[in-house]
Amino acid sequence: MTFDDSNAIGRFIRKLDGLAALPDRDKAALRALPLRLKRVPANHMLVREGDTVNECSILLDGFACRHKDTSGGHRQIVSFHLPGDILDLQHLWLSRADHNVETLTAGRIALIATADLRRLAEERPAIDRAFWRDALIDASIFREWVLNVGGRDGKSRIAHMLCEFGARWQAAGLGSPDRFELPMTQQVIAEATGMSLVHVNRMLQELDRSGAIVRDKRVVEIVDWDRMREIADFDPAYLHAAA
Amino acid sequence: MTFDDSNAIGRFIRKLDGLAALPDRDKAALRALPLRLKRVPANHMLVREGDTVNECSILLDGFACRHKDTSGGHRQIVSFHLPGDILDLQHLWLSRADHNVETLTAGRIALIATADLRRLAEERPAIDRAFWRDALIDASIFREWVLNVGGRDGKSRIAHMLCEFGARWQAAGLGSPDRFELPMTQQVIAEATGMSLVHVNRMLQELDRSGAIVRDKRVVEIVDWDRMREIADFDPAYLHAAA
DNA sequence: CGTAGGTTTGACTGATCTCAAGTTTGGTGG
DNA sequence: CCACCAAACTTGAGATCAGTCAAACCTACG
Repeated sequence: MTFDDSNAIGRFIRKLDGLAALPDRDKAALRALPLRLKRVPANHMLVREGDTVNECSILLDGFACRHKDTSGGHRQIVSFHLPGDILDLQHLWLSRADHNVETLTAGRIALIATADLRRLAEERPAIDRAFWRDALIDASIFREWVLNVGGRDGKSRIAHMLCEFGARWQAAGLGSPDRFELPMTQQVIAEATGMSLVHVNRMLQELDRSGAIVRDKRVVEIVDWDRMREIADFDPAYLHAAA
Repeated sequence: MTFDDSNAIGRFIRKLDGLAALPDRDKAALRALPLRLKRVPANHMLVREGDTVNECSILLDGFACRHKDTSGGHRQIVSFHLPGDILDLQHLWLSRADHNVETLTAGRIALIATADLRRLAEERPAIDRAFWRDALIDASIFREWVLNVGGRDGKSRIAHMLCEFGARWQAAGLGSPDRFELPMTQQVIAEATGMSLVHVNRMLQELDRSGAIVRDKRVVEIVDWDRMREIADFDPAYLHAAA
């Protein structure tokens, strides 16, 4: 496993710092954590529902999602993740995985023993606070997704997903929220919004035709945020300014 | 505010104890917490989206839910709560409410300052652990709800909701999971499952006719758990044996 | 330049919604 | 104890959003 990891977890630390203003010694302690670095290919399962997990994964590069499946074969994505995100903080205190974690693209992850993270949080209040905030914001996003799939129509659902992605794209330091590349197929969008692939395709075209977005391959440009916010019923408050 | 509160928070402490095996001195510390007790009527808003909240509410008696609304007027319930549940642990670290908390029935709640809870968690590892587990299980339930509203058909959705309610009814010490009274109208079930009232009514009748459940007013008896589990695609693992 | 994966289109189907009208239930005052 | 009222529940019929099936079309890449 050789690649440039001189500052591999920099984005992660920046994110925690944004959540709870870490003192320099806390950042140093994070950098000093023993971690296993891994390159992972696209569409690679990192955690499987039912696994016993004693490490948390941090996404250094690339994109990932978490999903659950019904016995009938419907796959529901419950969250997307961008570089810097902790993929499974829940394993800090719950060792049995209740859902799957999978990469969307090739990337790099860092694995840290939950015992190490717990000790760190115990000793360093700012880190504890950052972990708490991260977990609670995670939950807030799930609530918004329940509303999204339960209460919005197809066009609105997809628009909402795009707005969230743009907002988090920016929060993760990847660039402007107005223009980003979706690291996923339309099938994946369908799995995240609880819609069929065909309908996703048609609703994307409608958003395009309505002038709210312009698509070029998988690059999405939100050309009219006001209209987009209205179509999507998007209010970023649920991201608590830090997701 | 006068009512028998000699052991009002007993159920809450029992729940935390189940999550993290509290030493007696931790239980005593919980009992010693300064708290505001309140009687609340049915359909009473405890927290409104956007509020700044510096207390956490514990549901002592009665039932409650949390919900969000779209600008189009669709109300989506994102969770139900039974006696002993913390209604808004997220306010421990996020003071801005991102959703509403409302009672379903008349009941009693205890309000505890988040500062007090944070101090307690800092000093007492078992309590910290219990809070963490509670928050993480809360999130796990949200994920299952995303799957439920995003990936299951009407009949299955309602069946799943009933299975979860039965399981938590038992976990809360209210009785057998086979027979319970739903403290809500069919309209409320519709808001939780993202369905129309009319369709909820029809799907309940189908569950009844199929022999999985028997209804009498709002009392539901699950007479065939095997069939119900199959219809609902219900696997209680996501409750982490403690919700 | 062939192939596989991804996207787009068309036609048909169906689950679920909406609207609207009953019917039953539970609570309240006489 | 009964009459009444509002809320909750049930039923029917028609409309529609979204799903399924099937085929065609891109486009990246070996």
